[in-house]
Amino acid sequence: MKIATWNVNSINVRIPHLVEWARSAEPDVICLQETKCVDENFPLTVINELGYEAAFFGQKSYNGVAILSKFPIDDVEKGFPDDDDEAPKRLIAATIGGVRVVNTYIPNGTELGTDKFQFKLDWLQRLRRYFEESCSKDADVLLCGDFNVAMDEIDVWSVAQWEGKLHFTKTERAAMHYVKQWGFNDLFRSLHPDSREFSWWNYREGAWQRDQGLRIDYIWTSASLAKRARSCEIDRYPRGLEKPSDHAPVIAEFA
DNA sequence: ATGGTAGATACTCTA
Repeated sequence: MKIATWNVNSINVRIPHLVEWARSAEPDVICLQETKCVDENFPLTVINELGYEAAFFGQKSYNGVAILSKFPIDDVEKGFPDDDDEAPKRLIAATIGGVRVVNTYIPNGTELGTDKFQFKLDWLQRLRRYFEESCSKDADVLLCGDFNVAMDEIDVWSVAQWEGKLHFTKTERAAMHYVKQWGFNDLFRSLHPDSREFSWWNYREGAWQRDQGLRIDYIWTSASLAKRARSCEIDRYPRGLEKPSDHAPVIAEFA
């Protein structure tokens, strides 16, 4: 089974790239973030024609997550259990082939010291609590998505440039590490201990052309699922297309 | 210190 994660930065703008990439990479499951469309406007017909079922949870203009799958999608959960109707739509979970897939678009944080930055840290606390309350550590659990945090020095193009900046502050990294300590394994890093590869490049400053990026998109697995992992790669190809998302997909294969 | 780009919406916000 192949499972992928991709922040598409508007699913309706990115449909041509999504279709082309899905046909060539052939993932069984695709977790999407920043779909930026309400559920009535979700391009379900195109997705179905591509061979996928879909569960989606979107809102106007911002955020929005979806899970596409070639296999049946069961036990869909949208948002945290204690979210109200106003909560940003950043989490969708489902069981596919016995794997509990949790797809997240972790808050950006906007700027250090703002309410939105605090919201990001609080959201990560709630994410850890969510796993404690809803998942068993012995189960096959997969957490993926746009985490908006680079975990280690090898995950940023320049430590000097990023130290203490949004996405790479000690507080964000500690909060993310606390989520990881629930029992997760960073699949790309486990399989590629020394690879400095990125999954996001700013649209500005020629970041893509200079390969000045960050690794902020992840596939994390529980211990039992990690044992079945065969590969985990970042596919840079779609980032080089015309009018790309600023993120590249990450794809993992399991036995 | 500033502004550089992109997307959705409605003349600005979020990233």
